[in-house]
Amino acid sequence: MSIAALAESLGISISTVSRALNGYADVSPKTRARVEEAAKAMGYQPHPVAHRLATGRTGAIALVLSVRPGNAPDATFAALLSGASDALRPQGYFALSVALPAGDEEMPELARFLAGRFVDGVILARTRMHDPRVTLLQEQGVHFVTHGRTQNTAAHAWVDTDNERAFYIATQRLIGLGHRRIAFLNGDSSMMYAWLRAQGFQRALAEAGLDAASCPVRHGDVTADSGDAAATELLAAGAVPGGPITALLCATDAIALGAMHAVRRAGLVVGQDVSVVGYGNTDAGRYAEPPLTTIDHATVDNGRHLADLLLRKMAGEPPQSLARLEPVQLIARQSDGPPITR
Amino acid sequence: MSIAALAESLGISISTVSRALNGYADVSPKTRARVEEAAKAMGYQPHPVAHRLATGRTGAIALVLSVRPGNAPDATFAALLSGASDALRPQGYFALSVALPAGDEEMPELARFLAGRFVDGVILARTRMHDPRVTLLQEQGVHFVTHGRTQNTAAHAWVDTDNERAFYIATQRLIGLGHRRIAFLNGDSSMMYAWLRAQGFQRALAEAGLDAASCPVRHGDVTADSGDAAATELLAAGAVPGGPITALLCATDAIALGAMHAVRRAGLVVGQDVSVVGYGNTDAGRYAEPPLTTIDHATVDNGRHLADLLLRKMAGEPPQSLARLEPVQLIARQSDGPPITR
DNA sequence: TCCGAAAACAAAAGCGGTTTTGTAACGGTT
DNA sequence: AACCGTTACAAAACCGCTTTTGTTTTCGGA
Repeated sequence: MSIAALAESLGISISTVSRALNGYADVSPKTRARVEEAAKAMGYQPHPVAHRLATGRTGAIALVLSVRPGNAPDATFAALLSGASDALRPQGYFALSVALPAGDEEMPELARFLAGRFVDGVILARTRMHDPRVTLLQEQGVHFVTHGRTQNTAAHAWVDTDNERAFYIATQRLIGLGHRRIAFLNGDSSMMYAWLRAQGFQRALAEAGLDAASCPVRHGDVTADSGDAAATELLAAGAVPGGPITALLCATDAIALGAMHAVRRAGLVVGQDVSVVGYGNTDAGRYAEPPLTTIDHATVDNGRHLADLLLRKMAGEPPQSLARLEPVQLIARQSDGPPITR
Repeated sequence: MSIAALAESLGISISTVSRALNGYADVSPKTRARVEEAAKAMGYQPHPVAHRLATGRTGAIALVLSVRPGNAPDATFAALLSGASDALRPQGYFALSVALPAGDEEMPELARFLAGRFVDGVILARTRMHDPRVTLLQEQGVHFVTHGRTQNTAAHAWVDTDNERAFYIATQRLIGLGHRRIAFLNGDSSMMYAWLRAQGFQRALAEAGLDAASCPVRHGDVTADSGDAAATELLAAGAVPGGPITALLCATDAIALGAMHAVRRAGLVVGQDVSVVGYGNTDAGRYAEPPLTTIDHATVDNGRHLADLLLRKMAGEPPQSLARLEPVQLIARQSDGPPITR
């Protein structure tokens, strides 16, 4: 069912049909009604690909993320996709997502994806401090919003959780409980969020006058295995000057689960001998034993806001005005408490 | 940079350029070389949308899943996407994913997505016993593969983990440990996998001559909260005839985490008073206390195989021959053991 | 030398829309 | 009655490729 067939069956020209259906002015009311009725009766729908070729618009955006081949991306991204979909659906847009292979092929694949013109705009998840993907998006003139800031020079639209504040308040809480030797099990050091979290951690330490040497930052994967390994090392005697570590602040709940495991393996009690704090407020943390003190951030809402800003970017707003810092909230449970001298 | 510009700069016709670049026979070697060189020098790339209009092919497939608005899909789907991407990349295809809103708008949205012609084929995740999405895909003549079987009458391509066997062997294990009153915390009863798992559970019970009344099946969400609630109810005195439940078999690790929590809250010890077994082999289960006995299934591989079958379907193979049952493996840890009489 | 087949390229039609430009009819003014 | 500005539609250009069909050139064989 093409527009040509519809026009012919009505005995009018293709252009009039197109203009009638697209709400242009110079079509008489009777003709417009006749066209609309016939279109509905014959089940006419403009061919989307032809429409895209003519207009240049696709009606979709993409959430792009990088994944190590053979691995599964973390759950955050699924929440972002869900939120973005919810926000875009009323506007008639689809939110798609695509997984790029982390590593050497990442940039060529991103370029290939953009060249494919599948979408009108892009949401880029998990930014790195200097992110070549951002540079590429800017060079190509693609509309995009990042989840997480970057240190790329040219301004771009972004949504970010308040990582600095999250770890500032978490650290403050531990200090307030009396901890003086706190280790921070951070994520990959190339990630922007990891840097911001370290900033928050260190600001709280500095304000309390704590010795940075006794409060080390370790970088690693955001997995339970990585948390286990790092915690095991940090709990060993003499790992930091001044006595044993009494608190483990973790960049994700998964790391925290691993850290809790390491604490138990060392024969210590989580929340008494060693406090553990996570980030992300996952079910796994909530149902851990003891339940994990963590930081909540509304991931699905993040996705929604990313979509909102992207729509505004596509509508022509300058990127400078498109930025949004999302609130975080500490959820106190039983995995932390005052340190016990041991 | 269009093909017209390239042709003009070479002084030859558009059609010859097209045929030269697409490997047709009736182009002289010299001309072909000249065209290829110029194309590279000028950075010519065929406009993908025009290409799609002319050929009808998009070079992408979609993983479609249903998500309750405001919620995040579970992690399985992320692994499927990653696996499918890995398998499709070498073939030049992109794996996209799209989230449909579960509920009334689901079918219209699926129809709208298909009408949008974004992709050449579809992977449908989390099938239901009678799945209207499958019916729609068949009606529209779309190439697709499902993750999970269905009871839809017309045959279709599918990949599924061996759910029946998974819960058959898990149940056998519990029976072998001496359990006689085992509850199964299953997923939503409309889901195909939930039905298959119940089959496996009940086959093992029947073979051991166990009383089905003492081994109830509960249906619910695949969340920790749901597991907690169901387990709490089942652990109450008199919940089943013949004495208290001694084992909780769970449809997911998340349910199992909730169940373990309920066991502890009841003042009982997981793995001694009450055994708990999960499914999915997640990090959260591995790092739970005690570590969770569970069933492993290679989700990323599932994604890879879904992509393989979809490519074969798109190449014209009949759906009847495209089916694959994936192996499962029981991972024994410390959350289960012989029942203690109490 | 002429014919016919094969080789190499060009022209044109097709994919299916949108948007710009062109034109006929109509009503109102002077 | 001639003129002008609207109104309502049609024609044509355009988006940028693929593929079918048509035409010219070349070369071998009779």
